[in-house]
Amino acid sequence: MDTPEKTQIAAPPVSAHEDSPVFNFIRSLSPIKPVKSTHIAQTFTSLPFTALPSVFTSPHANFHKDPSFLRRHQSLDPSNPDCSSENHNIVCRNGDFINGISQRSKSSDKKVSVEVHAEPCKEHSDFATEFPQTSRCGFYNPEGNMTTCSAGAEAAVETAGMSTPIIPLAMKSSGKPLPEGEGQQQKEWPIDASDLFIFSSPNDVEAFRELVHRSPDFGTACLSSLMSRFTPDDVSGFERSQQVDLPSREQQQIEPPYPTDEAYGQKEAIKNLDYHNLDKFLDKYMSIQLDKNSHNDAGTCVPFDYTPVPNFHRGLRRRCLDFEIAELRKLSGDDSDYSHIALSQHDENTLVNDGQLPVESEGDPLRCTLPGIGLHLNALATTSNDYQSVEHGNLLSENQLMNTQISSSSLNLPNSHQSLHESLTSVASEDIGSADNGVLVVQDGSQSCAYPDSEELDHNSPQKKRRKAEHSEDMACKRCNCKKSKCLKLYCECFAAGVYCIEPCACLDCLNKPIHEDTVLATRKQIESRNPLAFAPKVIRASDSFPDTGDDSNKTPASARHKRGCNCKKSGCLKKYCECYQGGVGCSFNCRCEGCKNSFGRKDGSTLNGVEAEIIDEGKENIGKSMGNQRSLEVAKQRDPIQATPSAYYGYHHVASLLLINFHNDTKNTKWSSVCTRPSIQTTYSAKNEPLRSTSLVTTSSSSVLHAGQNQGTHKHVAPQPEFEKHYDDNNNNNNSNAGGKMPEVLRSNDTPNAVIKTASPNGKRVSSPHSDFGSSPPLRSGRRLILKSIPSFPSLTQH
DNA sequence: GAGTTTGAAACT
DNA sequence: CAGTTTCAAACTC
Repeated sequence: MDTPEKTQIAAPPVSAHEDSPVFNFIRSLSPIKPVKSTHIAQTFTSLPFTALPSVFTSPHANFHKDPSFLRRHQSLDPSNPDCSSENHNIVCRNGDFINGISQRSKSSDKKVSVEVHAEPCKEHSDFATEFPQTSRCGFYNPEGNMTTCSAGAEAAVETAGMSTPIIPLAMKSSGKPLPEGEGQQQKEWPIDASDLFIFSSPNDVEAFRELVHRSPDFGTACLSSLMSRFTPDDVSGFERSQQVDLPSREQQQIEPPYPTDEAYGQKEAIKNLDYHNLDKFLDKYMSIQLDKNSHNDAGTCVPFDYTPVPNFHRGLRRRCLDFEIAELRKLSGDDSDYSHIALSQHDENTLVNDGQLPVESEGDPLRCTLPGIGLHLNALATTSNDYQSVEHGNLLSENQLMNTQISSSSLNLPNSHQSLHESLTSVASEDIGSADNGVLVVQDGSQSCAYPDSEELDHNSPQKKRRKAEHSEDMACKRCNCKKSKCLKLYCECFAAGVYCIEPCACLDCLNKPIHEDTVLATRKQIESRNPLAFAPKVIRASDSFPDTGDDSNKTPASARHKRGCNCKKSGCLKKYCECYQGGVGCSFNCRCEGCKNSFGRKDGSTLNGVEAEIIDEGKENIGKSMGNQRSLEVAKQRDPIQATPSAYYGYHHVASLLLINFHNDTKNTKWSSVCTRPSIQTTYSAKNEPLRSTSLVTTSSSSVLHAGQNQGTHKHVAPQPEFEKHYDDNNNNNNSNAGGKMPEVLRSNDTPNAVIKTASPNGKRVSSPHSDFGSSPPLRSGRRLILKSIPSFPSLTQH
């Protein structure tokens, strides 16, 4: 697509490496004009904004690298103390930064306090001022100015156990000139890759490596930075996906200037980088250079702007939290506190132009929403505790971080390319709820708000959109198709999710738009008056229901339940009609479902998760048919082809292992075994965006480990699939529990509390019910009570 | 793509 | 609170 801007980006390459597609793309995205403030220019030029890949994995990264971002900062009013170039580019000096992190670490609850502000706003007036709160990490440019990265990086760093919150990542400049296309602002171009990563100690090297692996976005950002400095040959080690479905930029709502087609393709390709070779890459380019990480002298900084927000692709991010934003704005009466929000309204053009953050104008102020906000509040099952240290606009960070962590867990997996990409692109969207301990909590899928990459792009019909969204890796905010409700009822998924309808929606007479903000808010209030929890997360975790034992073992997906429970009659809780199933959580005793076969856990407490239960049920249905391993596997594959693969299993197992760590740290009884089981299930989603059911492989893997210690320990949780079947059989045979399909339907459907007690069998193998999860204490309903208690009072509910 | 099924939301 | 209606998503063909 030819755009006028193309002429701007047609700068001829200066050197060989500048001929690389990456460079082309970089140039295409860098319509940077020389500005008066050389200071600013240098600051940005020192930043490898050329590193675009991270853009695709994180809005945080995006805006920093987007031309519009540059423009914005360049145009900032220097007179404004908060808007000074220095403030914008120099978030914090080393000491401040460290202090900020350390302070925050002290004051916040573990990892829950990751604060990710609405990113676009960071670009703006509050960019610098909020830093002390957000504890951004950053890198230093040659001037000693530190570029920022989101707190996610910090958290990731912390997670990685690095000795210092500042990632000793420094790009050493070789003094080579930048491509002309980069303009005058980028004076140097670090090509000397031999010491691109300079660390002060081996520990940091390892920590960094770990961080990269654990945090896909971080890795993406790093790769981005690296790739931007390498010739194609340098990058050749990285596999690139050859199957990139490239929606048009118009479809992505990317506004001009468009990158060149080539660059666009490159961008998409980068997005699909295979990270398998990351280690090699790091090995090659990481170096230890004492005193080198003293930032300032390290040369060009690495501008990676890590964020745990997984891949907020173009567009839809804006939808999330709209309502809250609006209310916040209204309620706060002080836009300064939400200047980013206000800015999104009044300065959307700038944001729109950020290329990667397509924001349509349409006169809808709030359509430009908060980058960095991935999940809607409603989808956040974070607890009040979680909110304590998380600002209103930062609610996603926790999830995102966890998402990142989890998804990063698959980085080393043999076939993790796709999974990685998925994790990068979908996690945010995938209803993965709060998890402050490395364990994900799947949130209500219906409320998920993600950032559909492709789904938003090229679909005309609602069905297509839906289908695309469903199958898209980065399933996201669902677009509604309301015809009669005007999108002002909970029927409307958008409205229910607390987001405005946007263009992709196929709704009619939609009033759920920013221009009808008052109506929306009024309606929302009305609904809330009827049911204060109407907009609360449908799927909530019960972590807060547990006494704080000091570990996070209770904060597992298994503890997540639908707040109200389902009422399924025919679907068996095995279809997305079921909100529990849709939310990726097991049914609880709040459910009134009949014939519950919820893959994520039946309300009767059966731990026959996912395929296990289905296999059993299918086996029952297939009278006379033997439930051989092959059959089981087929079923499993049919259910979830991805998961039914060894690699997927490995991924699950990997996650499960993490969970097991929590479990072992848990002083609670073995009932937690099931808790440790589900997470592995729910934290992963299939390509179809369906919550990955706990393939028995996974389920058994985690549980088997537990049981190995508790019981016979005969299970091979890493066993191949056939063994999983065996394991499954073993489980059923060895347990006199009411497990799953062996149990009469009547019993399985037992809706009484007794069922819980039953399931909490001595062998502890069938204890997946939420109540059992909650432990033995005042049992049964206590979990639910606490769940309700755990639901934070959303600002919109309590204010006014 | 149209029609059906399903269950939540809304209504009575 | 229960029953019914409405609604839109999920699903099927």
